[in-house]
Amino acid sequence: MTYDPKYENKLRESGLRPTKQRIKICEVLFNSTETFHFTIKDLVKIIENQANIKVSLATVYNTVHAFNKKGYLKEIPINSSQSYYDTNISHHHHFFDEDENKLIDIDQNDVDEVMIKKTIPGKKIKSIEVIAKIVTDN
Amino acid sequence: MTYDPKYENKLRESGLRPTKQRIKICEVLFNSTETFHFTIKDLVKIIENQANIKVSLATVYNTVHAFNKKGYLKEIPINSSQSYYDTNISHHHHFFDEDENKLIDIDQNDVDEVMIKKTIPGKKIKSIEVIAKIVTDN
DNA sequence: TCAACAGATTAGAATGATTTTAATGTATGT
DNA sequence: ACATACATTAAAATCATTCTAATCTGTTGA
Ligand SMILES: [Mn+2]
Ligand SMILES: [Mn+2]
Ligand SMILES: [Zn+2]
Ligand SMILES: [Zn+2]
Repeated sequence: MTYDPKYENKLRESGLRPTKQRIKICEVLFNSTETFHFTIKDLVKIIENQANIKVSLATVYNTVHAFNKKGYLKEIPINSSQSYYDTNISHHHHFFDEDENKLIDIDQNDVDEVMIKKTIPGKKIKSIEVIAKIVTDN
Repeated sequence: MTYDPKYENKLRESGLRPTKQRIKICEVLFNSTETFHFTIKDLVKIIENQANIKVSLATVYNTVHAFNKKGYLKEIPINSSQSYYDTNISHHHHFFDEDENKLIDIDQNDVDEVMIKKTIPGKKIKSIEVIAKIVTDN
């Protein structure tokens, strides 16, 4: 079976074989010119709405985790009962709207680069995330 | 019944009556000169080790949530199966050691103040958190 | 002082996201 | 086409957190 090589590559590089379920997930995640933020529940809902095929929760979790590990998706650190993921893997930061429970991108240019003077012996920095919580102003 | 007024005040200001369970929680959280990071499970374990009294999980959750809401504790945003809290409520940031699953304080002086140029109409910034994930360097 | 009651405690049940299981199905190299 | 490693799935398990509802206690005002 042969699939859109763009998706097949992403899957193989993530250590996964291309299957129709995974290709469907790729179509939802990587088709659009717009990036977006989502939870697993969001993603399942989108797939259900578009799809002629059914994808089990387990497969959605497995695939998202593999993409996150490979770096094709980013998990955004918020305290929430669910994990939030981002299809925008460029270096950028976030507002988290606590009224709407929604992430909003902050372009890298809109935040001065975060410089941390402290270091921990034997450890290296893997990522730096800035989360600014926002609420209705009144 | 009368209790250490330091703890009684914190409790009343958080909208809670002083009870022996809650005072015990206060002793663990606020007695030490050192601040620390903890999960609910950590806190329950510390209480069990020190205490002559038993405190139910429900009471621990309720009390921690009230202190967090009032600002006597801070919840630290990490993606983890459990919530992390901080008894250090001064403005500061964190390393998260992914090998040890441990938070490490970064003094405010060790990070340039984060300035965000972007604004969202009708919304105000409630907090800004910087999380730097660290891993063993080799 | 003390009864009345609002609020607190608790064990255990419920919830809900995530992970695991194990039976069945499929992609891939030969 | 075959063998095999990997994938899919429904359902169960896990586990942090929240809820419930029965019982208890701090507080207050008569
Ligand atoms: Mn995860
Ligand atoms: Mn919480
Ligand atoms: Zn984003
Ligand atoms: Zn801290």
